[in-house]
Amino acid sequence: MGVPATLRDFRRQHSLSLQGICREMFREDAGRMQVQGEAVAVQNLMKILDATLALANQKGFAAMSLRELSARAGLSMGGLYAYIRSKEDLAELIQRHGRALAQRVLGHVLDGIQGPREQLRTAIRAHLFLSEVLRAWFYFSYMEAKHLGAEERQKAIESEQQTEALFRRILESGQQAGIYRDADMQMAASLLKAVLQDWYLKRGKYRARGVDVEQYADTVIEMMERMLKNEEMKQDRQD
Amino acid sequence: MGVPATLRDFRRQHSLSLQGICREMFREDAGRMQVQGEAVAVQNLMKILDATLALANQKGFAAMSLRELSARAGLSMGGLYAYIRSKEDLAELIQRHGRALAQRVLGHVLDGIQGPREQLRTAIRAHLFLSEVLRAWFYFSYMEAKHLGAEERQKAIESEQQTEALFRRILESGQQAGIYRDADMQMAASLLKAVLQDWYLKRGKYRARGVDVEQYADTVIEMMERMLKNEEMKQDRQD
DNA sequence: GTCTATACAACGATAGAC
DNA sequence: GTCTATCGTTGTATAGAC
Repeated sequence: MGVPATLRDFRRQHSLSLQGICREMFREDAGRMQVQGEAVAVQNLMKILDATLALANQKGFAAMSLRELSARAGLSMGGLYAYIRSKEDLAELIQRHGRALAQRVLGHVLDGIQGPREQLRTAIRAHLFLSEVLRAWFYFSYMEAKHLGAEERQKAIESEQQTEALFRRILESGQQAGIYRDADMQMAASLLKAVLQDWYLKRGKYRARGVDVEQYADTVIEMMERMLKNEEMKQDRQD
Repeated sequence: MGVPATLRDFRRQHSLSLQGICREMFREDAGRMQVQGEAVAVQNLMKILDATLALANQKGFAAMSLRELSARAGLSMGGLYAYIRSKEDLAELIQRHGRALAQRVLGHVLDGIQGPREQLRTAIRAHLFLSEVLRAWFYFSYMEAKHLGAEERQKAIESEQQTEALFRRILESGQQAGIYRDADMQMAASLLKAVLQDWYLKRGKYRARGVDVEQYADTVIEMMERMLKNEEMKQDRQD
């Protein structure tokens, strides 16, 4: 396992295409749709999701009307409602599938990776690459979390906490191994999470400066290693 | 000048009360209001802003109706419209005055502070203390920036860039003084900004863990100093 | 499976009474 | 200076034609 060195390889390895996401969406949530044929359903779901993410991320989900959405997706209002139960339902659909996808990738990214230092590098790169490929999904999930019902909102919070806990555990194991200094690793994981989120929240800023995701990953990794470096003992190189 | 050691003193020194903000709002923007008397206007503006920030930060500005808002503020729809020209106008009012206030405080916080190390500490504490006191304003400005018109949106972006540039210049001067290592200070300032924003975006998380703003400030300062420490030369202590 | 046509509630905004 | 009453528009959602 692990994470490829470049975004290009990461994208290939995980094949996170919109089509793939929509196919799974149809197979899993066919119950709430009035359309039977998979081929046509997936095609339309792609258009709907594409339009939703574009409009919602530009003007906000609440400010986006379903008339606007259906026009942009190339469907009528009636046609749109063959795929969703309500507007709220649409937001929930996006959040749920985006979350599931992220958890699936991040959950296995450390398989076979030995040593806290390499694990940290791998997890950081995986998170950044994932949010780069699925930028619109991540941005939507962050900005529109308040429109979720109580139940789905709770799951979104838990997912956030799991990601942070993943980083915290890596840092703690590095601490026990003597690689990292004595520090509050809960806090260190929170700071790390904040800079990881900045990548998809402000990607336009970084792009305007010519910073790509691989440079950003290197910067974040260096930040964490310098911040947590154990100065007391000589370290064996592990990478 | 400088920044007091505790949030308590910071709050007193700058007197950032809602009443003060509303008084200035009335004096500066009386043109767009149909009410003449300052005393009653300030009272009602306080109720309107209080209700707007509470509702918008809970469910989103676009999802908040003016009926809901007027009810919560204890005014009728007609009464509400004596203070605003439109819903969009209300968002713009909040963003503009919040921004002006933040710039005024941050713009002079370094006056009389000598040395990059102490300047960095001061600026970090000022930013965190300010966002702690005006949390609702900062959160609103961040989450609802997309609802602004093109003109005000541009000013919001410039304000962001100015803040980041303030930190970048401090770091660069520290670099020239040999206190900080050779590093991309534009990037370092961006990372710093991301963790500063995390404080008001996720304050609930930190509060649940019992982390207060002063602890958070110490953590962020330590992060920056360790991350940028110059290992090549012996450093004179400056603080 | 998708469309047109329509229901009806809620919205932002305003006029005029007090 | 604030209220009640009401305007026209737009919103989400659905029924029935094709």
